[in-house]
Amino acid sequence: MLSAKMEDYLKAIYELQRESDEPVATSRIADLLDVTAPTATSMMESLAERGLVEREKYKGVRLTPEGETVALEVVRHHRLLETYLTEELGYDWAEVHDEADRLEHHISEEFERRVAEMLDDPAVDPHGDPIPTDALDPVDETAGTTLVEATEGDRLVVQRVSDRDPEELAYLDEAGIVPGTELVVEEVAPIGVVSVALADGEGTVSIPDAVARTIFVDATDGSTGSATEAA
Amino acid sequence: MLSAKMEDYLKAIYELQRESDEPVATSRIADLLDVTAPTATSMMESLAERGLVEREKYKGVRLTPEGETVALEVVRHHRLLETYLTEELGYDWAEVHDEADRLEHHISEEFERRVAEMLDDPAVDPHGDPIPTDALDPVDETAGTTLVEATEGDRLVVQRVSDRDPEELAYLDEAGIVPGTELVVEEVAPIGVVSVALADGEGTVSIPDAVARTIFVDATDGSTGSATEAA
DNA sequence: CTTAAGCATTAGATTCGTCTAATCCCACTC
DNA sequence: GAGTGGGATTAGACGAATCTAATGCTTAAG
Ligand SMILES: [Mn+2]
Ligand SMILES: [Mn+2]
Ligand SMILES: [Mn+2]
Ligand SMILES: [Mn+2]
Repeated sequence: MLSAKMEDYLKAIYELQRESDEPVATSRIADLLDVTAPTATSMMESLAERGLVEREKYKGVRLTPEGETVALEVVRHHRLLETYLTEELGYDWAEVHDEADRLEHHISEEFERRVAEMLDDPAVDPHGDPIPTDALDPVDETAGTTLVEATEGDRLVVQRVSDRDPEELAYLDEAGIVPGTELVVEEVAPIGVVSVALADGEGTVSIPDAVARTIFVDATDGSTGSATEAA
Repeated sequence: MLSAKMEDYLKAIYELQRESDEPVATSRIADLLDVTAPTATSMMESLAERGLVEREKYKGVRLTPEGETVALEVVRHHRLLETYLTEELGYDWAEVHDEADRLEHHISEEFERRVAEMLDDPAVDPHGDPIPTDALDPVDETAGTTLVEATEGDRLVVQRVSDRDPEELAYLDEAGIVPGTELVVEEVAPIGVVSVALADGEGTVSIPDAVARTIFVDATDGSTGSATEAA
């Protein structure tokens, strides 16, 4: 019923929407999907006509409940596929995003069901992203804080990292920073870099803000707790 | 580079081409893909322009070597996927065709490689269809004879059945007729039905010509050998 | 209150895959 | 060697998704 393209736009809006409460601007969508602004505008008109987004001209769009359901379905496919490719087909977690990004639009509900079953209904994907349930209930995508918001001395556990950039993922993997890794914040330098020590004694890693912003962390027991406050 | 649609047309031509040496008629392609004749004509023009088919107006088309390579790649994807879905995801062999028919256009070469490896480079899919090798060497799709060409008393082994019709597959499965099944031809009725007895004593099955034409068989040792002669 | 910069939208065009309606070939029948 | 029936092609149009170029809002600065 919906084209793969429309699904892509809805997923993009879903992802942008979790960055703030503002309506999502046309240009952000165009950027993310690598199309021109007029293209995004005209797609927003179609989506609005179908009741999948609410649109205020010159302001931006927001997913309607129906639009969010479609987005959640696509996101569920994406994250289940990433998990499946990693667990069952031996993909590296850095490689799975593009494959999942194509297949997410073409698998059947039957395929989704069987994969979920084989993986025993996983709650998170290899990057720590939460997998929407079969019922497509809204998911809290903003749980936790990001590493840029941490302060020196914080003891943290990595919860999730962005799955977008394979190079970044490969680097983090190499450095030993994956969901579940415990680390201590050594320095938050004012020039835009955060240095963390791996809790298992594997050394120190310096992470630029742009990357730190995509790493979600939780305080471990015994922390100051500052990591749970917003910046 | 090539659209999924173009791949579909090339695969369709590949499949029709193995039914005879004649060029493939536009109307056959249109029928198979469920489009109108002008649509098929115009796609044939595009494919000819790209050097993927050789076209003689009002006669039909034939795959060029390049076109055949593309078709073989798609067919390899299709049959590997069918095998994978059956072996690893627990699909029934009657259900896999449609899923494979969509995914075949969207998996990466990496996915293909990993699936082939996991399955240990299978030579045939669940329906007995030969899987083209990684090198995409031409495959003999017409090996063996079909059940309509059999004569009474022939002892045969089922080699392959068409994967197109899930109902037919479910029926044959139910009846115990799968690749590897041994059977004896009891009667070839002039009204267009073939009756066969299952060699393992599981009774007799009557198969209409239309279906028998899609079941490929080989003679077992001790047969009259007539099944290996063309009709 | 005015203006200009910076987004966003409108206008108009293109490509792909598809359709219906009209026309055209070709091969077979007489 | 016509004539005709049936399949194939041409003609013309359309929706989806995209682009470039032109125009239009909004807003923040003055
Ligand atoms: Mn996608
Ligand atoms: Mn992910
Ligand atoms: Mn297909
Ligand atoms: Mn098959």
